Amino acid sequence: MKLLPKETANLVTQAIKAAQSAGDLPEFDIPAIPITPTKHESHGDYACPVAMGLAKSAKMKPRAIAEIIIKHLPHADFIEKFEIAGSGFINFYLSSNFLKQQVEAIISEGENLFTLDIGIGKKAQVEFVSANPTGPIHIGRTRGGVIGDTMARLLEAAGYDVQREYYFNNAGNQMRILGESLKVRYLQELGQDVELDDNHYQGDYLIDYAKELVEQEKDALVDAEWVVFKEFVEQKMFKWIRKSLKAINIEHDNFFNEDSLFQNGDVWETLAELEANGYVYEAIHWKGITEEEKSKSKATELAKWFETTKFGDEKDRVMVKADGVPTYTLPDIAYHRNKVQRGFDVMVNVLGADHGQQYKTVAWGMEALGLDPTGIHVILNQFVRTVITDPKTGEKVEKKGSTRRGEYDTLDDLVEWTSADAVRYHLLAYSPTTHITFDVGEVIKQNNENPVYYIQNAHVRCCGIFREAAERGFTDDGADMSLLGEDELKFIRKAVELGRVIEAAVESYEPHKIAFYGQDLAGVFHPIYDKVRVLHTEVPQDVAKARLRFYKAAQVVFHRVLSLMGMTTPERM
RNA sequence: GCCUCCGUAGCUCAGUGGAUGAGAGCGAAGGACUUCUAAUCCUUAGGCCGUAGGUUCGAGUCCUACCGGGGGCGCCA
Repeated sequence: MKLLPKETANLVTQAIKAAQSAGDLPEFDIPAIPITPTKHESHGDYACPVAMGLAKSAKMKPRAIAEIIIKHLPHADFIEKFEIAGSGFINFYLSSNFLKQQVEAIISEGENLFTLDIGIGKKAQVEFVSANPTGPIHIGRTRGGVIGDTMARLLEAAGYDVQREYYFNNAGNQMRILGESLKVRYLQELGQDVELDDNHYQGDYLIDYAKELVEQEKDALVDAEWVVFKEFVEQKMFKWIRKSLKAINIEHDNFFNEDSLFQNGDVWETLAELEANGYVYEAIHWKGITEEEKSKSKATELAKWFETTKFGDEKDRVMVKADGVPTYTLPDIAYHRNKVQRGFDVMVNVLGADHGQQYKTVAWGMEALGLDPTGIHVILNQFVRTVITDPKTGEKVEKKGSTRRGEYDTLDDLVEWTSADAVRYHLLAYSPTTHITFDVGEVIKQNNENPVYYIQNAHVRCCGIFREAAERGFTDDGADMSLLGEDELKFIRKAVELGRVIEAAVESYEPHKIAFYGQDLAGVFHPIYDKVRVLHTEVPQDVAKARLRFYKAAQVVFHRVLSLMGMTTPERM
């Protein structure tokens, strides 16, 4: 289906070119043509303010330019009329016939409605969640998960071949601590008098795993190294994380093990390349350190530094610690090097706000390696603040780090208390840059106060009509779309915006746009549903057939939108 | 102190440099079910878009400064 704003912009471009070659407009470089949906019906469907922008370079009045443009506008089947308004806007009105034809077009595209061609033949990758496998998935990570998965769905809709990847941080210090923590729990299960220290993971889930281990191995592991426990708990975590994510309809195609970068030597190759390119030096302190900082520093041995100050960083960053173990930055750079080498056209990286500095360092790493980082796009999503409204005072009480008390803090809990759809919707419906306040009380509401069900209910209502029609043996055979009225056209106008929404969401890496579109679309639908009845005695048969066909198209649109959000499409509430 | 994100209705949030009516949901006040299920619809009230300057035909949107809040500034990940 057509992307109407883009098509309209093309018309204007053609008109300007024609006007120039006819000598009606002076020569100038034609800018990108802005086309905006209008806010008021009296301004038509789309508005083009380009004449105002051209006033200077053409040395003419905006309205005069607009006059000339519309004189040269080529004919298009989707435009019924256009006119000049205000200080020089060109307003376009969509053709009713065209809109009516879209009903069939929508139905025939079905589940692929508005699949675009901008990504055809291109590979995209979305890396998201990538939480350390050291505990359950937390609500903050879930936000990244929902954003990432929805982004992947939108990229697919844009035509890309998409891979969803999870960077599994199964190397490094934290995993060792996790293994050690499990060992302590294991020994405790065997009755030994040992305690966790403050650095250890305190979560109860380790007690359960320890019990399992005792059952399986008895006391055979008493003298085993932490690695043995790490391997065991890692497998458990892997399964747990996948299960938690699957509950909200998120499945990764690939789990990339950080471990593998050490095993295949990529980490050291990366370091060697950075060294060869002259970005690494060995020193106790970084080059630009002040005497004051040096006196505070405890470092006494040589480490390897990545000279990020060459890229404008405030200080250099350690790549390899004095003990010979890399910081996590080096494998992270190696990972992205690997990613780029895998040949993706687009790589989206969904990260929490706490990784703001880290991704800069990685980007500099790509530059230092001489790799092209232009395909990499980072979505930095801000934190989620969880609150719960006190029913007595109405005050919002902040919930902080109460994993141990365990209410709503993990993804598993959230899903249990609400629903997968509610979790997905509520974490998607914010711009990634917004610091959201997540009111648990609002999300768990299963009633009409919860906007989650507003969109789904539109789909349900369509299904209800078809159910009833089927019972009565009524079909849309031979439906005549010319019988549709203004109300139905209003909905179709909104429906054909979907393509532009997908395009905008993909281009700006803002998947929340689809959630707001869904709300808008349902907001147009419901009043129409109330007015435009199908199976009523006073509705003539031929009109009823046309309307039934119309609701078929509406169902297709809602199905598509809900699928893009990773939500279910219920047929009954 | 530096970097970064955010200040829009009572609350939670949208808002491509465009039209002298800045939107949605929730909350508040009032109304509509003998109907294809009302998880719906229709009214009403509610705003110096943090503050002050600047850029231009035009600013909630871009720039600067300030104020307020989140996050980051480890030889942790």
